[in-house]
Amino acid sequence: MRLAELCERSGVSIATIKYYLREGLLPPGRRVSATQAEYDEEHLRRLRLVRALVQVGRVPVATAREVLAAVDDDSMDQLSRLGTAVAALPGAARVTEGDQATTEAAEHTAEELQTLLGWRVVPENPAHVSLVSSLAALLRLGYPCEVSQLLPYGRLAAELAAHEVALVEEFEAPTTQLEAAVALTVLYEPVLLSLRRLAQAEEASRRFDTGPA
Amino acid sequence: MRLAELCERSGVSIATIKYYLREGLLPPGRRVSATQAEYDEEHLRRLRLVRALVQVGRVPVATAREVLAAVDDDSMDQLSRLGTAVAALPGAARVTEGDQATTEAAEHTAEELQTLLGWRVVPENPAHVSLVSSLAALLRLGYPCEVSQLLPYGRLAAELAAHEVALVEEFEAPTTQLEAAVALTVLYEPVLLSLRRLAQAEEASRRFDTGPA
DNA sequence: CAATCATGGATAGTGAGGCTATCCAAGGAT
DNA sequence: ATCCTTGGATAGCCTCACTATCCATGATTG
Repeated sequence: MRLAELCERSGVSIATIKYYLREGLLPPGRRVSATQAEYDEEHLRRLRLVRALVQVGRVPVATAREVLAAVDDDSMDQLSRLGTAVAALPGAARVTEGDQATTEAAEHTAEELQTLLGWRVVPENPAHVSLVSSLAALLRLGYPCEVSQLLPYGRLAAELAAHEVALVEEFEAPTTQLEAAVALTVLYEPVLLSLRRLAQAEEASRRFDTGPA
Repeated sequence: MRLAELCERSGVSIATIKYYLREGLLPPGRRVSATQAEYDEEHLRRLRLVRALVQVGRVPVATAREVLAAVDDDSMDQLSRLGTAVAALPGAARVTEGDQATTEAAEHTAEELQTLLGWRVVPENPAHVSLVSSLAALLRLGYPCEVSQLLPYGRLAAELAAHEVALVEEFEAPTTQLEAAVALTVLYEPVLLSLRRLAQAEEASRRFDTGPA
């Protein structure tokens, strides 16, 4: 198919598709003449993935390029590619502001938590860094974030992860599997957060509406 | 304390504090002369909250202003203020792009899920909208998001919410309680997501490393 | 076969958002 | 009395995700 059709079927404007092509988020089409290129279903799928990452997952364009490069990198084995791809995904927080003491306390809490959960502690892991800076923010505000408070969250996370990894394993082709891992990691985040908000609203209205009555 | 001290104790630059004052995220200090104003611990606390919302929670400045205005609004009762404040918080997704059919299917899934969980369905709820658009993105990519898949997420969310609402109720002063609700809603998001990523990494490495061996 | 149109590629521009740098008048410190 | 600092106002900067315009060339059509 041509650019125009790719645009039509994906709902993404031609200008934006060109932008993604420039930025290397989308592989170039097969040149069919000096003025035309041919795109296939693979391009359409990739384009939709990019769109989901950027718009739903709020992944910066430059980051999405790294993630997809890792997914496509034939020189690595499956696990390395997966690790590289999700490591490139932006963590939820990215701040280093704040005093040393608070950060150290947060670091300690994070490590203790992971140890209790039986997880390996990998300080370079972006998710670990993000966890620490989030805990530091909570500490700085004086809100509780003790290990005992966090443990339930960790157990829930473990449940989710088991479920999701199993889901990803159902895909057969290696690249498809990696794409699924990336897509599900990113796209289930808003699902999870939305459900949490809905549950909070439900719980709050139950307690406040019928509670003190 | 003066602006300079507020800056020093919060780690936020004077220019940025002035910006927040301009934007109404921070109430003005008590004017002590034509050239000086006095800030107190309350300002410091509020500033840290703003910082957490903006930097960790990625809440846009304009949105943070609405949220805080709701928290401070004495003309509403507690539950209304809470509802207004969290409703103003940005949902995880905000896209309407895509075909009608997919969106309707997502809408249907979301409603069925909430009904099964015993939650009220409030279509205007930003979290509901966010849920629907996230599900639509998943559908468009051809990934599974059936109610049966989502139910476990919903139950986990309900657990989290119960835990968190109980936590918030421990705060006594109404405003403090609302601040806590906002802060915990926003700041636990990155914690939860980080833990999920860590759990995924753990689970993946377990399966791939020792699994096929 | 010629006139027109569409296509892909390159380049520059746009708008939002979150700061940040500069200026200025006036009060406080020495 | 002089110098320094403070708070307030204004305008500028930087990033990022697009978007609009040009242009040369090949496709299309009467």
